[in-house]
Amino acid sequence: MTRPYYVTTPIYYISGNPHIGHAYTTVVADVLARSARTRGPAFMLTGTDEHGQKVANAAAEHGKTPQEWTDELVPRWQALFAAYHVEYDDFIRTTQARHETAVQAIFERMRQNGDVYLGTYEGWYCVSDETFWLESKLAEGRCPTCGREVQWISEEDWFFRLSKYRDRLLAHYRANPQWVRPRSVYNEMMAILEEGLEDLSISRTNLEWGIPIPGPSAGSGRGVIYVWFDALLNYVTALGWPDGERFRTFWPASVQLIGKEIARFHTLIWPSLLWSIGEAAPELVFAHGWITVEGQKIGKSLGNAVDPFALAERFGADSMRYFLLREAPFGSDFSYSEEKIAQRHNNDLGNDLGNLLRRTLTMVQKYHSGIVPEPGERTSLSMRFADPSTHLGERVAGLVTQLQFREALEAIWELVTALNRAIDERKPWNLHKEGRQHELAALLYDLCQGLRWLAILLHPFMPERAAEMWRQLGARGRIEGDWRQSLAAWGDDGSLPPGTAVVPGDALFPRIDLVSA
RNA sequence: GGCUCGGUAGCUCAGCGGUAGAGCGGGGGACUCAUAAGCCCUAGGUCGUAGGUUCAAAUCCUACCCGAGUCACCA
Repeated sequence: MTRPYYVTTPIYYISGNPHIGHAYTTVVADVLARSARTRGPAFMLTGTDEHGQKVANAAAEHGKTPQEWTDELVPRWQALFAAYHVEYDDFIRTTQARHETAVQAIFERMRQNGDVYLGTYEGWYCVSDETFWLESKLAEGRCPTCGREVQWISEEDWFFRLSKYRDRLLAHYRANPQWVRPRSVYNEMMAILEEGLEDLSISRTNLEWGIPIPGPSAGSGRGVIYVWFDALLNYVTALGWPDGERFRTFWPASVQLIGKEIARFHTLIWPSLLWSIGEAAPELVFAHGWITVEGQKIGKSLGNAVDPFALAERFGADSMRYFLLREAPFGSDFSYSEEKIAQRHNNDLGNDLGNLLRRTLTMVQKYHSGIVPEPGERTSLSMRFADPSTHLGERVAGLVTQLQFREALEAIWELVTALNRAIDERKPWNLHKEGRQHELAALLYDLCQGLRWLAILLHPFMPERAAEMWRQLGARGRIEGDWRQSLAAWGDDGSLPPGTAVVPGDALFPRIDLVSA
């Protein structure tokens, strides 16, 4: 029994429509969760971050209230995740009562333990950009980005005593050098820590769209809770903090996925907030890279944003999932293009995998009446991947746990290649002509079982296509059953016994021709 | 400017003290069960530049060049 596994995505800030980057992070979380579910209890959380100035502005531009606006957008995000075959366990919205109530309770608790206090926030403020600037950042006394005059603002706000946690953070970082990955982000955060931390203002008096400051605070200290304070807490409010059963089961999180641009919030502020309410920091925060288009960051302003629904429609959701996880080492930026997606789809999925399934099933039909034969002697082919010391299932599970998706898929492809190679070396068409039925049957059995393994191994990555493989093989039972158990023996779990009738179907990954498409 | 991470075959990258590797692309070959797929053979690259340490350096040190990121209470 493994420890319950909890994986989160950032909650997405819905000032507009989702793009491929949002699908990316969420798919990664889904792969982790699906893989973990084969080993024990697992929980995947995603959701939307709906408060703050930008949402209020965007809603106003569309002539709607913020609530109307977010209610309209949230289904698009949920539709995106569905389109990418993501099965989350919960979807939290920061406008939900369960979240707002818990955030207020946390705020109140911190006010009582002294970590939240009323202070004065002062600084140079650019009204146009709605941004505070440090004196040192000003350009000749004017806003460095828009060049307009700035004004000195002074307001009473609630502050979180972040500075108090600096030493504990330093100690935590030193004791757990792997808790923030990749290493470059860890280093950045250590550098910030060594410079020191200032307390954080966590309320906004000039904004209405947010969670109200709780308590009898008429006069000073009114307003709403700063959106980041609110947003970070979703990871525990969704589980029913402080005493929900899910919270007790799944916290602390196993992996929290973030984009590297929000690392500061998740690796400095977030653990401090947790410690303030007596909870543990997450085990791992992993900051991944950007998806770029020929090196250019994706953004609406650059005009290179691509509709993620269109991509899933065109290439298939599972092919997109494969591409996103296979193309680059997880963590680093990677460049995306339709040519690259098509290449992965055609070469890896169509030629190597899809064609392997088809040629195998065709031979089972032609040479064995479409019936899975009896196994022969345990061959080196079948045993090679089941050997306990190099067990492919264990290797893949280990790599996925380490978020090395590309390496995991490469390992799986060793089996794809081995099966293709076995066909070419053993030449079943010759065995058939020469009437060597036993050899032929043994080979066909190994191929079918190898494909069954592939379906199981690939299921977390490509759930729908893997299920289709499973179906065409005629396999019984649930493909998403316990991974380790399914793979423990080469074909001994009964899901594909000799005598099974295979069910060849359409090509798994039909070739996509970009030019004439 | 400070700091961080990179600069290895056309492309994407692995290697991180001991005679330069993988995948893709490109070139050649034998086959036919298959989505003109698969299989086999083939790449000879000053490992950013210049020094240094070492019996020995992509692999350690120094300087420099180039690229990216970060040093902001937008999320």
